[in-house]
Amino acid sequence: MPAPLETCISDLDCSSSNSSSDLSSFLTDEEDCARLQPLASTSGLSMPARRSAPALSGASNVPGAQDEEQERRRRRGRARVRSEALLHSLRRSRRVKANDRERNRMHNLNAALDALRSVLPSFPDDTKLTKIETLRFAYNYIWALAETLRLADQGLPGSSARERLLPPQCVPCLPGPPSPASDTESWGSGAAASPCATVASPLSNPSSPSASEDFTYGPGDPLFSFPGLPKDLLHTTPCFIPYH
DNA sequence: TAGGCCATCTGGTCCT
DNA sequence: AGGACCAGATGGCCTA
Repeated sequence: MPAPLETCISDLDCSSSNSSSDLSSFLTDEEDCARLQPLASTSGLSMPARRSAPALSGASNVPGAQDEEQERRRRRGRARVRSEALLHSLRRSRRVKANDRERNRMHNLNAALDALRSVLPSFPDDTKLTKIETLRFAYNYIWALAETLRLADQGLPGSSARERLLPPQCVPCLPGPPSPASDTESWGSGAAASPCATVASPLSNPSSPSASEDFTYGPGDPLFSFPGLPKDLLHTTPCFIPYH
């Protein structure tokens, strides 16, 4: 497995006598500076004006020595520009891949939500439930089904109402009545989380839920038109989870 | 036009 | 190290 690009680049940088991020110190020609300018601006590196070639003095006065030094600096500068560009493109490609995975992950999540919607009772106006509505409705629906089973078990001694109402694979592991008091932040104010006479409507109007509107539910409410639910349950069903 | 919902991008953190 | 997960930011679309 090849060494990570960052390592290669840092090794490359070590060959330079200048460890600062002032890239222009490596550059002596207009072309390199022009190429680097946009790169430096996106990578947060400082990119001051191009440094002019050093003045002739001392040992550099030896014929040809100054030219060699200039050439060395020019090569270092170009190598650094290439390495920075490479690093930039590597980060970019990783980001693009991560974005792709994230998009895919969210698509899967949405597909799961669609699957959940498909098994929930639909409303007459066919309003598509929002994400949060779907989750809350599912929570309530499961609770209502569990309550149905409980009542049915009570009313049908000697037989399993569960088996009559649901195929075995549909019998859920139910958490009990909806009282997510430990999570009032995400579920609402918690005011209706305990057994109560007045409950907040979760889905009386799925397209425009009211955050604070309380109501006393009744059999006529579309929320309670769960297929298969006995009518008498409508009069005994306790709190539904409120919107917050 | 404001507000709600959503998709997408992004950087950080956690996990394998 | 790389992927999964998460939350914040942003912009587009729709509706009241």
